[in-house]
Amino acid sequence: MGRSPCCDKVGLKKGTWTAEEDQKLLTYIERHGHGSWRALPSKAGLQRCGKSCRLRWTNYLRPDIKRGKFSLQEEQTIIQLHALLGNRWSAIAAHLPKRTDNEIKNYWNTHLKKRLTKMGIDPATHKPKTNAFGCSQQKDAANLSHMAQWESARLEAEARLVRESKLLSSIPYPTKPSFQPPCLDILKVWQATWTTTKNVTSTNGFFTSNGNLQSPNSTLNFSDNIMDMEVMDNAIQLDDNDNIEYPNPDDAGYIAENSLRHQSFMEGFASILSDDGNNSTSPIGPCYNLDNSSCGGDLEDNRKYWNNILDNLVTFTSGSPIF
DNA sequence: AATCGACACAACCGCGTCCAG
DNA sequence: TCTGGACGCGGTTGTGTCGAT
Repeated sequence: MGRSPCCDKVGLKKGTWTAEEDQKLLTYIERHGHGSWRALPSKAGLQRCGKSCRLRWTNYLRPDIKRGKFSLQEEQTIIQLHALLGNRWSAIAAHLPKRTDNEIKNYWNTHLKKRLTKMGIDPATHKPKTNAFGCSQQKDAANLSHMAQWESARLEAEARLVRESKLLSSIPYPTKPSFQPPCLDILKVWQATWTTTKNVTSTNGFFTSNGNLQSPNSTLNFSDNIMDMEVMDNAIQLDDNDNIEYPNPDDAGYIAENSLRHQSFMEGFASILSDDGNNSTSPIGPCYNLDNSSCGGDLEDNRKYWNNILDNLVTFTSGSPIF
């Protein structure tokens, strides 16, 4: 489309960055923020195109990057997310703090893909290559498929919210606050609920941009295959202090039918799994810490309660029973 | 010690999207 | 509404490293 590739300009350096170039870029951004990437190289005294500078910063020099070996937990997360999201590396990276999309993509291509292949799993579909599914695998695949729909919708919503908060992006790096959009983190819910060894309590991810649960009057407009996110009569209500009042477990079906498309429901759903032990509005009690120490409530009751709701959610979203 | 091939990862390229003018 | 600049994303390539011969 007639775009002039910035790196074709004569005199601009390409290839591996030197330590001196790194230092120049780092120093400039620490002092001034990156501002316009296109304008940065000349200001910072670099013979590079802006794109090369941006890549070097985001993939290597940024101080909030964790480098080195991926942990087992990270590997599992990548595999699960890849099953959900495919090659959407930036979306996957959003779930792995301090890891870049490029690093994850490389790790997938050089390690995980091969490992899955060796195990007889098609890395593209995450299905066994040879024989047909067993029953439980079929369930998992169905779950993943549905969760993928939810995750896609959530990503759309997050992307929109990020766009709306673009103002923040021009703030120079040292003073930039960490912005997190409202998170309907299906993956964490899915992991926490289906995990068989332990009821995982997440330490972050379930909050809105202002740190509070969203008002039930808000609307999310997801597109295409996800139905219009019109606010419905909620099964989950807010009390006088805007705390969520959790419903009777017997009402799971009703909840699923009436509230699954509601943001505050999903956030409430998520928040109970990440409860810090002080949520007096939970009917069962809060969840468990990562070390499995109790914060109150009963593990099995909790799991049954939310599994029941999830069963109904999945059944409802698919239009046909799965379990 | 030299060469070669496999591997890992950094960096580049081209396209799509967003948005200001 | 249209246009072009800026940026982000995912695929691909380039380059350095390491082990085998």
